[in-house]
Amino acid sequence: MAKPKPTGDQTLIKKINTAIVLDSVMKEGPLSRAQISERTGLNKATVSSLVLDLMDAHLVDEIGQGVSNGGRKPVMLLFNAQAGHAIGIDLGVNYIRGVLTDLLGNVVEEREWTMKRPDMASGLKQLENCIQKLVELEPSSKYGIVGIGIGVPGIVDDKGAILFAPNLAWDRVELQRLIEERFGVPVTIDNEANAGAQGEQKYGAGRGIPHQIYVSVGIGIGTGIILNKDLYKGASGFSGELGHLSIQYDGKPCRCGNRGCWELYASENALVENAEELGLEGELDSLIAAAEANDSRAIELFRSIGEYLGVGIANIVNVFNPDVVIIGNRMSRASRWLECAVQESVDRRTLSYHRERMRILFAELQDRSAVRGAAYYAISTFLRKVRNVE
Amino acid sequence: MAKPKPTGDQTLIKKINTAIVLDSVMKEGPLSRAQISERTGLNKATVSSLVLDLMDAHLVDEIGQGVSNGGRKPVMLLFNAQAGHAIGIDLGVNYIRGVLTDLLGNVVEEREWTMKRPDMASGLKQLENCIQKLVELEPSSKYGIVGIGIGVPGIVDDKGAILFAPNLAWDRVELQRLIEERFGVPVTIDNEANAGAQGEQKYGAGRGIPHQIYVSVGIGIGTGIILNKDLYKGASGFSGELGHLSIQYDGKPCRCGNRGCWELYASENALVENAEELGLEGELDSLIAAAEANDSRAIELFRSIGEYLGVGIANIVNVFNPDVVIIGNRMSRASRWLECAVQESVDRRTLSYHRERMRILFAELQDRSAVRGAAYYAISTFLRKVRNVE
DNA sequence: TCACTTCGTTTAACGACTAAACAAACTTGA
DNA sequence: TCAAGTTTGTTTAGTCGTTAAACGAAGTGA
Repeated sequence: MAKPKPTGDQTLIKKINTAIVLDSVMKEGPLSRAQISERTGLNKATVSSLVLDLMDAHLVDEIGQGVSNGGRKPVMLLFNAQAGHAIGIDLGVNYIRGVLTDLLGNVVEEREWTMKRPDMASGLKQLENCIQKLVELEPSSKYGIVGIGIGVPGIVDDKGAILFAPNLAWDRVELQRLIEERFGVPVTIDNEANAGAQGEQKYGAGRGIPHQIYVSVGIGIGTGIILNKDLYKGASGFSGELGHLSIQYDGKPCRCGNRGCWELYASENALVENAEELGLEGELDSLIAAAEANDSRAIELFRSIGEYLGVGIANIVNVFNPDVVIIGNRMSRASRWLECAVQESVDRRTLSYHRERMRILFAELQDRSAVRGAAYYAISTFLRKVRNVE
Repeated sequence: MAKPKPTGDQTLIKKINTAIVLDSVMKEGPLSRAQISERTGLNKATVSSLVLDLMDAHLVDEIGQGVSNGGRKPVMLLFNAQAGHAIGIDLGVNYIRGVLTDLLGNVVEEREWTMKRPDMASGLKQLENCIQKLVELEPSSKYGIVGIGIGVPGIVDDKGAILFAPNLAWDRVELQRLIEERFGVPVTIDNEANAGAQGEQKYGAGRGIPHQIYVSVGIGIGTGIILNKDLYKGASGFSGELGHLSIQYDGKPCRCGNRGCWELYASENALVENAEELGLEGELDSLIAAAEANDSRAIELFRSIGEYLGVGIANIVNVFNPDVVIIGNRMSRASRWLECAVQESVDRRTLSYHRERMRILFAELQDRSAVRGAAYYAISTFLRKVRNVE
């Protein structure tokens, strides 16, 4: 690697245009060559040539004739979503959820397992078994399993090793390398919140929205930051520790070293603690049930958590000026009881300029944001490779 | 504009390569064609051809022969920094500072005026006069004044209009349009903190550092966020209102609607207020003088402000995981009295992963960060245009 | 049936890049 | 001083990807 070569050459332009053509077929369903040419601005001849390459790579198929617009019938082209499959895994603290998707991210198979034993050795073994199950479920296809994406509850470095996972007790595991060696396909590891953000950005509430902050409210609070449709990672690859944004400089001490961290006030943990102080059953689902049954203490409790959620979200809004903030993970189940309080709290605390455009949403994919996002990592890695090599 | 045309074509590659060549000449001083070819990986023939175009555009000059490396002497090429000049303006609350720079951003002339009357009509008139002065100072050159950049103390929209400038009382001024019409060159308006961030990124403490947060601590606190070497602007173009990050959710109410905003605790205003409560003279410079004279009350005051500065910076670090945080604007004059307290406070409050790489710096350009950055806006707009059209 | 569309391929040409050859200019050592 | 070897930058020939235009195939509609 004597030469990093950040050069601009000519095959680059073919890559760019191939990507443009593929994208338009993927996003706008069946299209004819003529339509692609018109939409992209590329010449008909160019489109024909690029489509030929894509058909050779089995990424695009002719699916027959379309209806005539007063002339020769067009030949419709469709993205071959079944040319391969991706595996997405959401590695939870006490569960493993997995999906098998096609290349468009549509779920083909879905499974969930409870994590039997939390220690690293058996956890890792179980994870491999789960992935193996999904691999066996794959209908045969041109490319087979194109990759595996895994969302984990902790901090991950740029080599796909888990650096720190407080609730999982898996320290310093080179997860990417291990899984890659075991299955022989590209593996991407990222933190659960980033995966969730990707999931919502591609398949959920944030589709097509450029600036979006995904707030994963579970036991703690994690966040995935999407700017200009791209996941933002900081200098060292671990940004977005918004759960440790301090909302009270002299507040409760947090194990992270800071004081008054947001997640101490607005996470599921905080909810449960407060509930127990009130003598309520300390379980998210039972609290939701209580609220449904009109228990005013439970309702008030959610209000208060919503209020604190809003405090942090207001900070996020002032910092990032995003298009949307998406609240996801377990706590989003209580959206009905949180929504108003969050919105009011944010409204009270943000500059009107920001407020005008910004919207607060709850995750559309519910507890599937992270698995879907994880699968997307695998898909996008594969497509990037196919486009650039072939 | 029926066609947005996000296409990938062939002239694009020439643009890319021209930019590569120009950049290497700009950054690595005098270079021969052969050297450029070697460094960029472009073919010698390609370099020759691109250099010819750049010489036609007067952006690059041959400055004579270099020393031989055992063969024919190379012809050295130099970026023609004097082909044009840029004007940068820092529009303060009670001053106007202006610079005239060459195309490398070197200051050729510098002037400062006090703002005579704060109202909009006379302020605008004075601003125009100041710019006119700088225009007249320009040594004649091929392109003349290539553009004007202005940093303003307020929120600016994407059309260069001042939306809100609490300390200036210039509401809803279409500054860009006005100045463009008056001087007939491209004008860029941005907020003072963004301009300062650019200045430090290009010419100051942040040179070449990808992820950098510039914290402008003056009367209030503003911030400029540079991610991947690019200024980040949010969905509506005004992000970075980190001054209104709440560090105490039930703290003092702020005029922005939020409570406990950072700038209420860590700005020059906060300093002055606290000083007055202590019976000290409420002026930044006199407080610095007092500290120099070993006045323990003043020293303790700076410590306390530094501590609060650190609280906000810790939040920033947890959110963005930047390479550096740069403290700029007026308060950076007191760096000696702030440094330790800030660093300690940040150390106590950030995750060790973040802390490892991150450094806290004070603005190298001191109170010139914003003017220099403003001039850079003009330069970069010009170069972008020249590269893409010619 | 005829005039007119529309689709997708073929053809010819262009523009940008590269490798290789080359001439000019220079160094070095005998 | 001269021959051999280097280095620089241009010239030449060729490649690759794109485009405009022409064209044949396939349809519509009156």
